[in-house]
Amino acid sequence: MLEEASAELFLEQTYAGTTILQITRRAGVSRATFFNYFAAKSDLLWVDVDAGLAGFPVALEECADAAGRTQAVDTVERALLQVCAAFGPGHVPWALTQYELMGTAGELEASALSRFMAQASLVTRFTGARMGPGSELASRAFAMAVLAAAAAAAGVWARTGVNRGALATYVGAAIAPVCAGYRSTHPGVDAG
Amino acid sequence: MLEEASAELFLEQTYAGTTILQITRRAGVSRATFFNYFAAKSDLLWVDVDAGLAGFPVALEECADAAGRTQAVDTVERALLQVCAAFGPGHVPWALTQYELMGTAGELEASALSRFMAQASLVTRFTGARMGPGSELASRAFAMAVLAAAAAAAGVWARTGVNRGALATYVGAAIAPVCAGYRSTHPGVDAG
DNA sequence: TTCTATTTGTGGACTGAGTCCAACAATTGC
DNA sequence: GCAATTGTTGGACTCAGTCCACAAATAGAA
Repeated sequence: MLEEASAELFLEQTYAGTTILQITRRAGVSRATFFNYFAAKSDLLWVDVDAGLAGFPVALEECADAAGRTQAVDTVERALLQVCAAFGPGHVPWALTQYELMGTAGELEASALSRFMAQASLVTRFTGARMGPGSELASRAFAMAVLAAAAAAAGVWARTGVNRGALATYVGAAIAPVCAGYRSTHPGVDAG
Repeated sequence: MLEEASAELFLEQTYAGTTILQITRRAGVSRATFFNYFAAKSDLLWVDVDAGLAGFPVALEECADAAGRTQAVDTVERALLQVCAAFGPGHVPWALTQYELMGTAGELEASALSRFMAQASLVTRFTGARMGPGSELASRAFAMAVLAAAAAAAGVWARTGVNRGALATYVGAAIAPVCAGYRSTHPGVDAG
């Protein structure tokens, strides 16, 4: 209910130009109610992304089971693409469009980084558990690098016009070199 | 002058627990004056980092000139390590310590991402100019991936105890696989 | 020295996000 | 019918960041 109101207002006035009060007024509720449904104004930008990201841990486990003796790097790569498959050319998340639209908007960047780091911790734990001890640096670096590449791809994808195609295509191309690099540098780790 | 006051207060109360008013009071100036010297409270966390980062464009050009016919990827790698050389085990920037200390602090994350993206744009332009047209995705993905790996390394470095050694060691290990991956996947681009 | 002009500091008012809380429906369960 | 839970509301509050008009202070020229 609040999502629809905010979507309208973001189109009319952009994210930064819209206040929580305006959103709640249009939705016919009070300002206080807003925070019963969203912890922050910026959460509105991420509903789609968060929904997709919610499937990432699951996809990670699935891919780990499915893949026989492939490396953890491959598992992450596959799980990432699986999550991206949910995003076709149609619905670009608000977060991406608004980011291109107004670059530096404080809250947007804060919310983006917090989500990024959450996923990074997930991947770090996953690969860290599958590489020996003393691999914190490699795990964390790989996690953040591969997710950054994916984020870069999402940005390019969003910037591209209507015929942008599927997100997974972009992400696949972007993360492949990163995965290749870590595969050859830290070889022979099973995912099972 | 404000830096010293803030450094004291951050130690006593952490970043999030310190208000601009407290900082300016201890420094003996008014709150309004604060914004004559810093655009945001979070800038205080980044003085060291920003100083180091200021040398990055320069290092990039230097490395591009020095290296004969190496790839743009190698140039970026070398320039990055050159910038990191400024950070020994002694002074860890506030941004890193406070990030470990209180994870998600809004302003901190926003300021971190804005800096990250600024450097990413820099690297994207650099490599993009040296790879043909139609390489936006690769350039951007490499830029963000290599910087994310470097950031991950900085985080691990900061988390490590007093005998952490030089930052460049960590960053070198973290970004090498990323560079290797992009070197082999997008070969043969000169840096000159 | 005296008169400007530019900088630098200051107070204060303002917006807007986010927090907290106490009061008040509305719903469910008995 | 009466609780207990849950959702909603208004309002007060803190703090970051913006804006502006005004008051030193300072520099440079006469």
